[in-house]
Amino acid sequence: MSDAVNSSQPSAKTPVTARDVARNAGVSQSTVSRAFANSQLVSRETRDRIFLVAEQLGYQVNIMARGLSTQKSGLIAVVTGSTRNPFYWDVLRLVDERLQAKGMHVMLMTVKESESTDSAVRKVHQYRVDGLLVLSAELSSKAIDECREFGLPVVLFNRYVETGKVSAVACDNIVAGKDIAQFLYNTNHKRFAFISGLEDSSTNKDRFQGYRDQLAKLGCPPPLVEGGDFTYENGRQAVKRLMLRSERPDAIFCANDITAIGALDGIRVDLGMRVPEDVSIIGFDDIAMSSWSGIELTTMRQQTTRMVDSALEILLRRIDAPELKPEFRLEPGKLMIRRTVRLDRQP
Amino acid sequence: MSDAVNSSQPSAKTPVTARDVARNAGVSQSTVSRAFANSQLVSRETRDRIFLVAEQLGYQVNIMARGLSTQKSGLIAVVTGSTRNPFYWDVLRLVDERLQAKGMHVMLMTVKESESTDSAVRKVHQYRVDGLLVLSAELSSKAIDECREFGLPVVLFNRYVETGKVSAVACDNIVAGKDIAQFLYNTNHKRFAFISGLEDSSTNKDRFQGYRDQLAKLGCPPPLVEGGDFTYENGRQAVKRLMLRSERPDAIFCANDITAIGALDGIRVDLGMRVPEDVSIIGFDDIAMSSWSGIELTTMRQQTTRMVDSALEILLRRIDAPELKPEFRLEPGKLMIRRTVRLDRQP
DNA sequence: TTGAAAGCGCTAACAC
DNA sequence: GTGTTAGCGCTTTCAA
Repeated sequence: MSDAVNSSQPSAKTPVTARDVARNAGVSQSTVSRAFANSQLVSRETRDRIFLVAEQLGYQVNIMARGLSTQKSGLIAVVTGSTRNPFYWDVLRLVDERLQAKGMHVMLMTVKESESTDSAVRKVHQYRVDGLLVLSAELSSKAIDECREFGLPVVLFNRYVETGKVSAVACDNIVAGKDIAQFLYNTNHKRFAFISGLEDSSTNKDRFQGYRDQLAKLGCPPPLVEGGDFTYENGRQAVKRLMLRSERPDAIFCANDITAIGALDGIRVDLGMRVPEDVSIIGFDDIAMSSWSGIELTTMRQQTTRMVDSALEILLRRIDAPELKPEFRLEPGKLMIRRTVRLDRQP
Repeated sequence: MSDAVNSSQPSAKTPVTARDVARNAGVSQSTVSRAFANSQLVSRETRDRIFLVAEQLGYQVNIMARGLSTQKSGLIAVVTGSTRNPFYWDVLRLVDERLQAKGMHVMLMTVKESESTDSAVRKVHQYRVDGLLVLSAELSSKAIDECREFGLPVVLFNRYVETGKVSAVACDNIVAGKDIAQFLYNTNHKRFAFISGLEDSSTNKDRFQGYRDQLAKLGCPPPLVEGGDFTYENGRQAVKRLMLRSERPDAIFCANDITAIGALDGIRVDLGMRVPEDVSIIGFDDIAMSSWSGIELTTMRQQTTRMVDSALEILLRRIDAPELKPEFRLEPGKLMIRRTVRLDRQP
């Protein structure tokens, strides 16, 4: 129709196809296809010629067309809740980086907590994404069934469901909670508290369970509990209630760093007390700001790299072999000792 | 081959197509297609029957196939640099939210600063994305040409190129810089400084230019300048250098909030001085943490919602009408007065 | 209002 | 090694 393909300077808006390349290179379209699929079935010279022509024409494989044939889109949907926790921002970038290295891409899918993830699953399935990674969001049982129905591999990241129907990777929150209890005990703290994140999230439950159980095992009184979500404001308010109780704690474990920083501010700014002199604070995540000099938060680091690599490994393996049973993997946390936990003996 | 489509309970892995639906609904495949395209050319009853069958079968339109026909993917690529600034996390979520409301989706594309955005453009073009939104990343002239060549609409967000070859939306950084200078002047500050972000980013240059020009206009001495990127550590170190100078400033404008918070900590923690008593600090962005009680940073808010809506409006309009000339839009900032700028008279 | 048929740009047998 | 051909699952004339 148009002969723009022959013009030397690129002109706008000419969708150039493999057939165009084939014509200009004097080969068949399938040979072009082979060349771009890195097939061994193309001679060195042909390949070179094809690539040359392709470059001139500005040809790029059309992945939608390829996907239609191969039934693979090269897309991984990442569905995430509307968290403001920068931890998940880091995770997302890492996921994208790793996927790009494999020639795949991330389709983002944020869901408001109000709406269910069910519609999200349908939407991403329309794109025939190869897999689903769920970050900081719940996936209803129904949604999970639907994924299986669609033959869509799923991995939950830092959230899991009890049923074991779906793969998941998480920080070993129970052990981490125990380690925190033990650490606080070893540093001679006596009265423990916990500022809770979202009550029914698996992360929150496990962190608390490990903490409480280890405390019990050590013969300590059960921790005081306040709070109810993962926000800054939650930490700031909860800590005030905690410090006004008669059995005022001398060590507070916060369900995540943002909350811990809120607690820090509540104590210092609102209460005019000192950390760690008056009370020790420990967080969870180790987001970038936790190591800032104004904060220096002692916290349990989630090893993002290991977690992401595990999650992707499971997901990609399942894409190749959809029949595999769900897999569940825990990665250890890592205690980052900074300045918000008193390390010396009790005064 | 398999008759799983007729089983009442969903069994795994049966890719169900419009043809399946058609067969079960006793219509032709094109009628199914019309029904799902919300065409008026389908009778009420037929449509209902089709939807019913589709629901039973778990049919979902295959967007890759549709895209192959329509030459539209419903995908917007968001390419972003590897910033840790949570501001862009907020922007990204908002973009996704707005796009989802329009039935479109975000394909993420983070680029390391090391590699050029050129390859990014090629990658996303393989998916025949409908448009490109560039957040916090540069786009080389060559990459921009390539987009035009591909007929791929682009909007830059908070970065622009001088040539005017490409659409952009940004905060009105120059005016914002001026407003900050004026505000600091009005509150009786005398010796001004600027902690710089990335030297050659348009945001940084404009913010500084507005600041410096307004200061000059007011007859103030030119601001001292330190720093060179948008990080926390930059602010923390730069402020120390600044405060050790003989002409110690009493007001410091930081190129963004993260840097301002670094400066805050540098002053308070490292230098043992007070804000705003010893020096006033003002930031730019108004990220969530700036309003935290431990920080209470006075800052210039970027009106994310307006900016995102503008950017998307421009982008989507250009998708429908690719011939439109590049458009350039500035949205005003909004001064958030909190507690890091001294408001009273000089002591 | 519906159906038949021709593509969209690619992959993957299959033949040579 | 390379070409031919038949799809992949949709949209979209064109007829009826």
